[in-house]
This record gives sequence, C-alpha cells and structure tokens, in this order.
Amino acid sequence: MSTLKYCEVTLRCPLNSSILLYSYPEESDFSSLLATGVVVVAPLKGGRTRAVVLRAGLSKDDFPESEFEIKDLFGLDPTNFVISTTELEIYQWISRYYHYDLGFLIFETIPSAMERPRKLKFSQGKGQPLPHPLSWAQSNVVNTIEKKLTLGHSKWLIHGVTGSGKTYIYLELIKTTLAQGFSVLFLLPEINLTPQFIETFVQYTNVPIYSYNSSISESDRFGLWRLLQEDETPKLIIGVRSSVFLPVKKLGLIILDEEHDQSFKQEDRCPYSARDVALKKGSILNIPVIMGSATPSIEVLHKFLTDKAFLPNYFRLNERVSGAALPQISIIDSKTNKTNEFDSTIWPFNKNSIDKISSALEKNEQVLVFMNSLGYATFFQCRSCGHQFSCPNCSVNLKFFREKNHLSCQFCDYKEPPPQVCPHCQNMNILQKGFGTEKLQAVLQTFFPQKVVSRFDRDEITTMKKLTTILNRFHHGEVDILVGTQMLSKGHNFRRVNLVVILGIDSQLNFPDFRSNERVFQLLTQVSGRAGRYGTEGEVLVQSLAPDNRIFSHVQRASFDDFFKDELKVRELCKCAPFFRMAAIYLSAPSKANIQTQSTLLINFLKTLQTRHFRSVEILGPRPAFIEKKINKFTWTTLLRSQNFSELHGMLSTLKNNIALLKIVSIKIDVDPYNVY
DNA sequence: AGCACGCCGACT
DNA sequence: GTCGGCGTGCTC
Repeated sequence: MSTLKYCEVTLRCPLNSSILLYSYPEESDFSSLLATGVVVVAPLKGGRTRAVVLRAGLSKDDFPESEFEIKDLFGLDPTNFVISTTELEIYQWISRYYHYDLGFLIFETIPSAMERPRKLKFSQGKGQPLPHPLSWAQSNVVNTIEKKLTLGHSKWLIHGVTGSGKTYIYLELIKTTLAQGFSVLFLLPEINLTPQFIETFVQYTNVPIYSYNSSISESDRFGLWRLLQEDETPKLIIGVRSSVFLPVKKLGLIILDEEHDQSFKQEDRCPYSARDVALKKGSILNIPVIMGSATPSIEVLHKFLTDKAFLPNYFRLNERVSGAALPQISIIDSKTNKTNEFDSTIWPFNKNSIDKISSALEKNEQVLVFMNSLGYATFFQCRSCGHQFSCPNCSVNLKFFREKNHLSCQFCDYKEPPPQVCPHCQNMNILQKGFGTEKLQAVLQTFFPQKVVSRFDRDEITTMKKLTTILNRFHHGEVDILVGTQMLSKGHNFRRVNLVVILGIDSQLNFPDFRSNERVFQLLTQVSGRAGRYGTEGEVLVQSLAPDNRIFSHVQRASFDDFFKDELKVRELCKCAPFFRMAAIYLSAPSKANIQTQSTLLINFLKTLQTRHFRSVEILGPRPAFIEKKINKFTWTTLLRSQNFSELHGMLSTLKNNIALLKIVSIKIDVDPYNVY
C-alpha cells in the first residue's frame, strides 16, 4: 500500500507568499532524495513549474487541514539543481528584509534549466610576482586584515583617495585567501570595470578567474553555477551586482569595490542592495567582507565611525601611491555675464574650457569630457504654439539623436523623425534646448577637426567588444578626446590624461533627492580621480551656473571630512538616512484614476496601522512618482519613515499580507530606497 | 505574476 | 466564418 508524504515548496506563484504544499508517494524513486533546497517540478494550474523544497517528509498532521486538493509532485528537476542550506538562508533573509516573495526571488536569480552547457571560458592566472613592493600604508592595511582573514566574519572599509592603490591591497588579500585554499568573490558596480581588474588579477594570481555579468549567455550562466557548486578548488570570481547570489563552494572572502556605487542597488523586481546582501552573506558564511571606495556612502561611513566595534576596521589612505598630487579643480562660472561672452560656435563649452583643451592637446595629452546625458538635444518645443515634443507613452521629453536622425524616448521604444515644422501649428520656428554627449562630441570635432573625438556612453558602447575596443584605442593614443557619461568615471587608469572637463553638473545638483549632494560629491571626486594619476599635475574643470555651491569647495579641497560633516547635519535635520530608515511603496496601473483611488485606500490602511500598532512610522505622500508615466503605466509613491526599524518592517509585513488592492494595480515595496523624491 | 479562458469586434 | 484584442479568474 502507498503512503502519501507532503512537502512545502516555494515557486513563482503569488498565493500564500509563494509557499505551497504538495504531496508525493513515499515509495516513489525520488522520495528519499527530497530535502530542503532540492529543485523539483510541480504541477501548477495545469502546467509544470520549477519549485524549491523548503521542508520535505511531512505527514498529514504536520500542517493544518488544507482546503485545497493537494497535488502530487512530478519529480526532481531534470538537471538535479540544488540550493544549499546556507544559500537558502540568504534568500530567506532577503525575502523577509525586502518583503519580496521567496519563490520569485529565487527563480529570478538562479539560471534556468539547461541540459548540456558548453565548456566555460575563464582566464588562467599567471602567478607573476608583483612589479613593486606595496607602500607602507598599503602594507599596513593588508597586514591588519590578513590576521583576521580566517577568523570568521568581519567587515572592513578601505577609504582611499583615487590612485591610493586599493587594487593591490585587494590583490594581496585575494592571494592570501586563495593560498589558504578558499575562493574569492570580487564584486564591482559595472561591467565596464571588469576588463581592467581581470588584466591585473591574471598577472599576479595563479588561479582560474571567472567573470559574471549581463553579457554571459544563459548556458554559461548555468555552467558557472554548476561548476561553483561542485568544484571547490580555489578560484576568483569577478562580477557585478547579481554575482552576490553565486553559490561559490569554499568561499573565503567577499570584496566589494566602489561600495558607494548606486549600481549595487537593484531597482526592478526585488529592489535589493548587493552591498547589504554581501554583508549578510559574509555573516551567514562566517567570512570577511571588505568594502572599498574613494568616496564611501554616508550610511556605511557613519556606521564605521560611530560603532566602536567597527572603527578599528576602517582604513584611511590619503596619498596616491605614485606620489602624484590630487588634481587641481577649477569651477568655471559659465554664467554669460560681462566676464564670460557667449559663443554659440563652442556652446555648451565656454572659452575657458576650450582654451584649456587646446593647450592640453598641444602638449600631446589626452582629454576626458564628462556629461550625464545622452544625445544631441534634450528638449524640443514650438516657439509659436508651445507644443512640446514629448513621448506619447511616458511623461518625458523626447531626445534628439543626430546620427540616428530621430527623436526618441529613453524608457520605451517610441521614435519619430526630427520635426521640420510644428505638427500642431505648422510653424517652422522650433526651439532646441539641452545637450548631451553627442552634441559635445560634435562641437569638439568641429573645433578640433584634425583630432579624433570619440564617445563612451550607453548609446555607443553596446557590447563588451565595443567597450574593450574603444578603451584600447584610447590607451594606445588613437583617440585624443573621449566624451563619456558616468560609465567612464569609475576606476579607469589613463596614463596620458591630465585634463578632465565636467559639464551638466547643475542638473544633478538640482535633482530633488536627498542624496543629490552625495552623488555630486562622489561623481566629481571619482571623475577627478581620472586626471593626472601618473605624475604630471592633473586639472579638472567643472562648468557650473552656480559656482558658489559649498559642495564645490569640499571637492576642491578634497575635503571628504568637511563634506561628510556638512551632509550629516543636513541628513539629521531632514530626517533622512542614516538617522532614519525609509521604505517606498509604489502603486502602478494603466489608469491614473485607478492609481488615485487605490493610493487613497493604501494611505487609509497605513494610517489605521499607524494609530493601532506602529506609531513611530511617519507616512509621506501619496504623490505622483518622479516620472509619473512610463510605458503607459502610471506610478504613485508613498514613503514610510521611522527610526524604529522593526516597526517599519512590521508595518510593511502587515500591509503586504492584508491589503486588498484592485488586480490591475501592482504594488512594489522598496526597503532602503536609493532614489527618494 | 502568468496563463488559460471567454466574450466581442474586424478581417480573409 | 476565424483571428486576436484584453478583462476575469485561478493556481497547493
């Protein structure tokens, strides 16, 4: 006779927070193999779905009487995929912390089933000796951390100015960990930093180096997961945000470079911070986590400076290893008053910047130009009737791309030809405003016709191949001026760059977000870090209409401490991080009317919870999101704020489990939101 | 969430 | 006649 056993699984289904019950005959061939973490195939609504076992071997009286008909599992996942208990523990923590259903989280991160993955590519380390010994400051950091590398979980912050040699500190600690037989996970914020780290690590380590990012194929993704789960020989994995989920066997160390970078925060699906997940992973696996940055985030630095247990794990490196001075930063007043004549042939540059660029080029140097916007012009409007050229599907203006010869939207695939006349009033007088990287490239190319001006932005760099090609051309001196977005601002080492020009900083300063000052400080400091890393004195020009902003003087004096002090005061006054914790709740739907009524419902629900149980939680909003309509979906935001994190969490849990919104309205919870308007 | 079902309008 | 638009309802 057959006995039925039961198991609890998690899968991609919103019912009961993605956790459902299934049965299986005790005599079945897979019965003895069912255990926590095993991936199985389950029937769901007439189909087949992958699911992860949470608890197996249950009998009827292990759970309350179910009102559903419990179905039999089909069996094990054909690829025999298993999630280890520690990995599952990490997933469960993320699911609770970010109020995101476990089943969705897991199946959004693990690779989809693959029958026969291809052979994996990797770079084999050459194990060469370091070209030069570490400086005293570098050795001090290495020696201190080295002593604790095998003593369980610890958190470290290396706060070193650009060019202070953080890479070689990481390298030494990586080598020590590898030599002890453990693997290392190295996280960086953006794919475009991968090649240079691989180049360095290949020279001086002697293990296989795997990289993990969005350019990896699904087959390779599967192959790497499998390899990391099965093969415990020491290796180095270099990857972006999502690498934090890689199930590295015998992991001994996690390093998170550019800790402050906002790319570590995922914005879509589960809005997790890879930094916070990495710290949690380190504590669950009981291994050290090292963070590094020239401009640490306010939250992390505040934690290290105020917590007695953390302070000894904070290192400050104020000198560049090359001995080169930090670049001199000049704020160029770009107001067109008497002292600064407007010249339309060089706009948006002004005379001062162009002169400096000329003399740098004359000295046979290369120049970097930064701008945070793409395209040729960012705003079109009819001077006669006021018609604005905006996207029909999103609440944003269309941008003009001259090379592609169209206006296009940054959120959807809407495009239209550039207007000859206004479609509304047939007037031919159309105003063009705003500029992006394409415009800057065009202006510079016209002004310096004999020089090579290239672009480095999301528009131009679409593949890993293009990325390495253009960087190599720049390194080999085949490009004189490189115009780029933030993509170019981080980490790179350019030997012949002494002049860096920054435009468009005003729009970032005016951005209505409590972190805008922090972001501007980070950006300017990082960008400045690209100038004069090798000897010759670097110079940075920042064009601004508001040259008196205090933030500029902090950047000019490279005074992180003054900036930090200033910013902390503001944060406390405005009740922001790190003094208060926040969560954002987004409601989205195709109709604005729905959003408004449902937001009202949400607010009333929250207010009831607040008076009954969670008095410390402040409710702000609701109001339209910064960009209210994206791809024909409207979004409204409600913010929660509190100093009592458990009350904030309690409120979110109660909300998630109890609110009944219209089906067409989707709700998204963002704990520790990075963008707050 | 994601997918099937089903009920209407506009095409070969 | 049927193809396909998207509102509704269900998933252990």
